Amino acid sequence: MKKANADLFNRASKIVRESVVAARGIVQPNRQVRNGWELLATSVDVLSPAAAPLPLPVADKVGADMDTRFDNRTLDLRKPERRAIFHIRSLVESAVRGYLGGQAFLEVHTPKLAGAGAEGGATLFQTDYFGRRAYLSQSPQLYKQMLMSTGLDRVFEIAPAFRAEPSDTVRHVTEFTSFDGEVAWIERQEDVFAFLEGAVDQAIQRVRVDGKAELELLQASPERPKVPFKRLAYREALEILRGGGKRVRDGDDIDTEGEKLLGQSMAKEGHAMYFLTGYPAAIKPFYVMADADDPQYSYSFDLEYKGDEMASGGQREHRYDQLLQRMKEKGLNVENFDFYLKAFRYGMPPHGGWGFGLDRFVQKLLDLPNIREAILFPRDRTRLIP
RNA sequence: GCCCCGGUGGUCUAGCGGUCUAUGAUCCCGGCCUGUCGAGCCGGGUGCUCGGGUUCGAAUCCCGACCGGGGCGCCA
Repeated sequence: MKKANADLFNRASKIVRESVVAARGIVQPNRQVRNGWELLATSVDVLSPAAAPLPLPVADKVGADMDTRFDNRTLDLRKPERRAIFHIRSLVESAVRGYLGGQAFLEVHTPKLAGAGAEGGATLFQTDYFGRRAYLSQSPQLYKQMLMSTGLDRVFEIAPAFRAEPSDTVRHVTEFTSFDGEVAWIERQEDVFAFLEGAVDQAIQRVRVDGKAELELLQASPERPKVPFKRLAYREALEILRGGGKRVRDGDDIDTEGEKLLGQSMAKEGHAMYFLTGYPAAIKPFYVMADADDPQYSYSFDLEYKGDEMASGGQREHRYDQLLQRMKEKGLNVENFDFYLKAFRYGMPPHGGWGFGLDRFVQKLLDLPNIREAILFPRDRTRLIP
């Protein structure tokens, strides 16, 4: 450019970084250049100049704090390694849709504005609905179950879920993308596993095959877990924890430390991903089905990946009387849930399903340090803009 | 909500009672140079979160507020 046109070179060298330009010229191969070709420009027009200084370094050597980056997310996303995350995320969603579509699942959408919550009111965002009280949906749980009574026997949904939990951790946000599935006519909880397993396996496979360049950019190389995934019963898990010196009683929930210990233990056996099954009924929501042989426990599971909870699910209580009783035991105001109970009153097939955290999965898949990295515009306790 | 840590030019940092009219990098401006590099060289520019207090003296110590990072609880 310089030799051909000194004036053009001078003007081009004065363009502020990150400006949007249109360059015309001749493209020719050049072995000295990284990408193998260069543009010999004959004209350069600034279509939209960038203001200076930039609030965030894009092509510089220096870094930026997470907060600065998310305040200026559009500039942050100009870095190829940031955008690569969302290429991967898109592959994951696409693979899940393809796989479940092939298993006769229907993709559905349930309301995100709701008159009642799924699991108690503490974590619901409240809003005004023409003078009435409304909530942002924290889970499609009730609606996808209701669909099980309609003949839409296999459904899944990929949609936002909202939790007003003041959680400040690297794996929590207030708005996340939930990948839910629900299947009718199951005979046992196990029948659900194959679908979730298949979807996750397909997603990882797809990323490995079609996301090579992005994975390289992100320096990630996710392994494909063995299918079927390992099943670890709650009671076995307690034994492992006790063997590791942790004091846990039967019926206790497994805390974060325990979850990480189990993750390490399973990883040693070559299981990056495993189902943790048969939780105590007392610590699970009203809609889970109690174990027929031992009602203290339940047909429920968590799917664990690299020491973190990716999904939870199980077989649901489809019998009207038992469901009603469990709701009362959990102290729920049954009248508020009549719209839900109606779906059970006129015949409901046995069913089960899962809720899977898509953002969290992308985070762990790529070993990202924070779930926010897997979300374009994350929402947390303090961040509502942009 | 609880616990720990932190807030220094646009950005990322060093400094942790006087030697700070504050370090380095990046950025921006001006100039030079350049066949490949988030290139190099020279000169210049921009800063101690806010409010109280301690002290002869505070970026530095104390208290509070605000903001941020991490952990726990809870969960996806």
